[in-house]
Amino acid sequence: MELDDFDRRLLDALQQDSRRTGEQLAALVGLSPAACLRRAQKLREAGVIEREIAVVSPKAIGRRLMMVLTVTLEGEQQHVFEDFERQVRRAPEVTACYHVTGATDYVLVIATADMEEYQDFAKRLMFGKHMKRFEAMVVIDRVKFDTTQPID
Amino acid sequence: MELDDFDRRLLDALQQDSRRTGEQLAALVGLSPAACLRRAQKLREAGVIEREIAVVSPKAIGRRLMMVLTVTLEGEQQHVFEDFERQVRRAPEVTACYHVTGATDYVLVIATADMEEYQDFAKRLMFGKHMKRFEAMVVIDRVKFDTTQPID
DNA sequence: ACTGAAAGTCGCGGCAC
DNA sequence: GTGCCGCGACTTTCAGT
Repeated sequence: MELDDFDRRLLDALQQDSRRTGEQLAALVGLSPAACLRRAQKLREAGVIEREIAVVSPKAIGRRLMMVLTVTLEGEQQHVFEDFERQVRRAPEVTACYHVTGATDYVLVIATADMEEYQDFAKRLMFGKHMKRFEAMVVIDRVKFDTTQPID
Repeated sequence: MELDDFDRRLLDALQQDSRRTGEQLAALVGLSPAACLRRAQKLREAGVIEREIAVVSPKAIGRRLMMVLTVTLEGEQQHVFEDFERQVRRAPEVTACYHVTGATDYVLVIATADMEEYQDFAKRLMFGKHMKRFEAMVVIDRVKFDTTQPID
């Protein structure tokens, strides 16, 4: 899909706040309310807007401890990676997970209530048969942040 | 703020799709549409719902290359970190940034069009005076993903 | 205090231009 | 692409538990 300047401004506006009304959008992008909403709808259908979601505060739902993990798996077999990814998708503690090249295989961001819950999680996912190595870093501050926080 | 089971189900539903109507929410959480919307509003005001946003496909806006960077800065002075964080917040390529403890200081996720744009970015942020070390990992796949993708 | 139902208001999604 | 209009969705009110 081809995007023009209006689309880009529209996306920018909706990315900050998807509840903005047609009128508010119109003021921001320089089109009529109707045009803005019509374009927004098109962007949804085209998959440019993947979805619209509520960002839930991890703290507010009792997840006060966030960590970034780097993970390296043993071997190169497809099924090892697939199994790991399946577990990651199921785990509500995981807010983000990237499969990467380089020194490590995966980078995860997780949010738990406390150290106990973290260790619980680590036991489940980080001490599997094919785990080669993993490193944990405690998050001091979210300078820019992830948004998907599964709740239990 | 105290959350009950209804709130949790509500958050779960809105986190997946913030455009669900009162009626749809009612069916999911087991309350009337009005009650659902009332609660949703309260959750916004209390900051449990931090914001509601559109998730834009990085690919669709021409950012086909994603990377995870680990960054270590020189020295421990406050202003060095502050300067770095200010730059990060300004940089549209950065979709997520965590300040962490441990071997490295920051973990960033960035999205660029291609290697050229990445190098451009790296020159701007990664070769500053106080940069001690940084490592880049190319993202193969987003297993679970970040959502804030600034557009230009 | 919070629910559920109904009235009131606002914003969205067609149609004409 | 803009402006109007009917309709659906949200908000507020109110009575009940």
